[in-house]
Order: sequence, then structure tokens, then C-alpha cells
Amino acid sequence: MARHADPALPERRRSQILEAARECFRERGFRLSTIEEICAEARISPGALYRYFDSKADIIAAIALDARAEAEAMLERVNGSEGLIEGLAELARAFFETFDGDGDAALLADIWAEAARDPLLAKALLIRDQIAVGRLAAAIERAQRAGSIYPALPATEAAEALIAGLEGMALRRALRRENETSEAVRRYRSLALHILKPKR
Amino acid sequence: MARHADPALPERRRSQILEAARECFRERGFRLSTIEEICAEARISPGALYRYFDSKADIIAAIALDARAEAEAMLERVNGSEGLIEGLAELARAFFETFDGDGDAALLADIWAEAARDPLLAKALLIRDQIAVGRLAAAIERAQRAGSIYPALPATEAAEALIAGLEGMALRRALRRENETSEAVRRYRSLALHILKPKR
DNA sequence: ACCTGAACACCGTTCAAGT
DNA sequence: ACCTGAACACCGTTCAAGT
Repeated sequence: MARHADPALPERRRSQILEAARECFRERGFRLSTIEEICAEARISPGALYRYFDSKADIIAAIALDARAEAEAMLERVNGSEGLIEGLAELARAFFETFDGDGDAALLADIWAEAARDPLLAKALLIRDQIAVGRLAAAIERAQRAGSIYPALPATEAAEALIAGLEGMALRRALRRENETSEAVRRYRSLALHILKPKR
Repeated sequence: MARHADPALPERRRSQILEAARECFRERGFRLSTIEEICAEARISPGALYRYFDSKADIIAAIALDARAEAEAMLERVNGSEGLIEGLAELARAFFETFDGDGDAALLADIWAEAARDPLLAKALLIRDQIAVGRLAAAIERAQRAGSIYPALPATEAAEALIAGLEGMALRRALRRENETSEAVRRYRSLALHILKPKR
């Protein structure tokens, strides 16, 4: 008895649904998007959707984890690059742009609200977050040992502050419906400069 | 014809409902709290509730505005106090404590999610926020002129960064379900020190 | 003037029936 | 093995009827 007619199908269906959900959430947000709408967008029936996701919350959880994985990859690049400040500025630009426009800004807040209530999602996000903080802290220590920065705070604390600042700024931009990223990036860069105190 | 049997009744009903709603949101969060539960807690019927609030979202909007008004009052105290850093540390402690424990942490995120989607609430919060930033910036300028600090950034930018950092840290604490405020306050104080660079 | 609570509309989720 | 879509349960909101 063949277990899977097409072993790649489940993964394809999942991303098909996630794509549709992202589109809906972007337009109307998590609360106002209905399963029916997501199904219509994904060209699938409600019954089929629940074969691949446990609940509506489970869908936003998957989206949140994807976004974190992206942030992690960005930090990987920061760790690799020589100019720590430049890397951070690029990270900030990418982060602000990801959560830009009317829709995605709200998505960031939705993810947070969901995570604050769902312990499983919170735990999953936290693991990714710790990896991100760890990578940034490592990059800071490396630059510090190389003598190119003189951070104002211990590496881990500086990394935490930099990420908290980034997230706080992103949320404030969401509230203000700002679309212009350059000014925000400039401000973030300036904050990073004063936390990390590069030589020269 | 008497317009109001008791002119204070509407206000009393509103706070009675808000009190009940806060209690419910704290326990189960915005999404999972039902109007019926809020009504039971407030000892009032659904019909009566909708006489005082337009919708469920309208209730969280009122709670959000109350919280901002509190933050404003805290900043007023910071502006008054001589020790800017100490004032900020106290502000941070109060802020963290307000959004502490399992319930309220989520409430902060709920408010953000709601604001990101409801332009009217966003606008109302923004006005309050600008007042808060303005007050902090004024306090920074005053201390700067008095020669007690040498801020790393222009006053308004420093104020923005300090508030973004505070909000970012509060959300991260929410995700981690941290209850211990002292360590977070210490970290925030340290960040403020390095942004404001007080003399001595 | 203010309230009650049954009724309505809507939406997340399930499940019997199909291929 | 995978899907459909009608049915169910639940909850935000309204409104006719009461005092």
C-alpha cells in the first residue's frame, strides 16, 4: 500500500496555504481574515486546510517562525561582514522593509499578540530569538577583540539592547504607518554607533 | 422631561465595564474573552454593554488610552525630578510592573495589534505618544543645558530611542514571561546611562 | 431613560461521504 | 490518501419588549 502518492504534496500544500494566508493577513489582518477567504485564495476547501494546520493560530505561528528564520539568516550575514555597524544598518533596513506598508506592520503586532498567549509559539520564537541574540553577541565580541569597537555594554547586553531597540522602533513605525525607511535606518545606525562605539 | 435620572451613571457604567473587561483580558486575553464573560463579570446584560461601548475593540481602545495616560503621568514625574536617570529607571520599573505577569504582558501586545489595524485608535495613541516623547525630550534638554548630561544623540532622537527601547524590552519580557523586574530595570538603566552620558 | 435576553449573522472547526 | 462542503458550535451584535 503506497503511503504517499506524492511525498512532496504535504509540503507543497502547506506553503500554498501559507502564501494565501500571508496575502489575506496583509490585506485585512489576522482577526479580520476568515478561513473561508484563505481557502478561496489558496483554492482549497476548509476541510483540506485543517488537514495541514491545526487551527488559524497555527497558521500565524508558522508565518512567525518563517519570519524569525529570515531574521536569523540576516544576522548570519552581519556576523560574516567586517563592518558591524554597516551590517546592523542593513539588518535594520531589511527588518523595517519586511514589516512595511499598512498590512505587514500589523502582522508583526499580531504575531506578538499570538505569541504572548500561546506558550508553544512563545517557546519556539524564544529559541530562535536566543540564537539571534547569540549570533549578534558573538559578532560584537569578535569586533571587540579585533579592536574595532569599544562597546558601552557587555556583549550580550548590547546585543539584547540592539534587538529590543530594533523591535521597538519597528512597532512604533507600524503605529505611525511610516513608509520611509531611510530616516529610520539612519536613526537606528546612530543608536548602534553609540552603543557599540566603533574606533574612528 | 428629565434627560438623566443620574448624570453620573454613564461614567459609572463605563468604568464598571472597563474594570470587568480588564479582569477578563488579564486572565484569557482579548481574543479569548467573550462579551458574555465580560457582562457576567460586570453584572450587566449584553444589550446594556453596547449602550456604553460601540464594540469589543472599542473596549480595548479605552483601556489602551488609560494606560497611555498613566505613562504620561509617569513622564511628568521624570521631568520634575532632578535625577533624570533615576527618573527613567523608576519609569521603567513602573512600566514593566504594569505589564507583568502572564496576563498583562499579552494585553500590551493586544493593544498594539488592535492599534495597528484601527486607524482611529492608532491616531489617539499617537497623540499621547508624541506628548510623552516631547516631555522626555524636554527633560533631556533641560538636563543638558544644566550640564548634568552629555547625550549621545539629539534630545528628540534620544527620547525616541529610550522609549522604543523601553517598549521593545517590555515586549521581550512578555514573550519570556519574565516576572523579575529588578534585572530588567538594571539593564534599562544601563542603556539610558550610555545614551545620556551623565557627568560623573 | 435604561435595561433584558432571545434572536441573528458570522466564522472557526468537524465529519460523513466521495474519489 | 486526499478532498469536499454541508452541518455544528460559538460568539459579537442587534432589537423588540419590558420597567
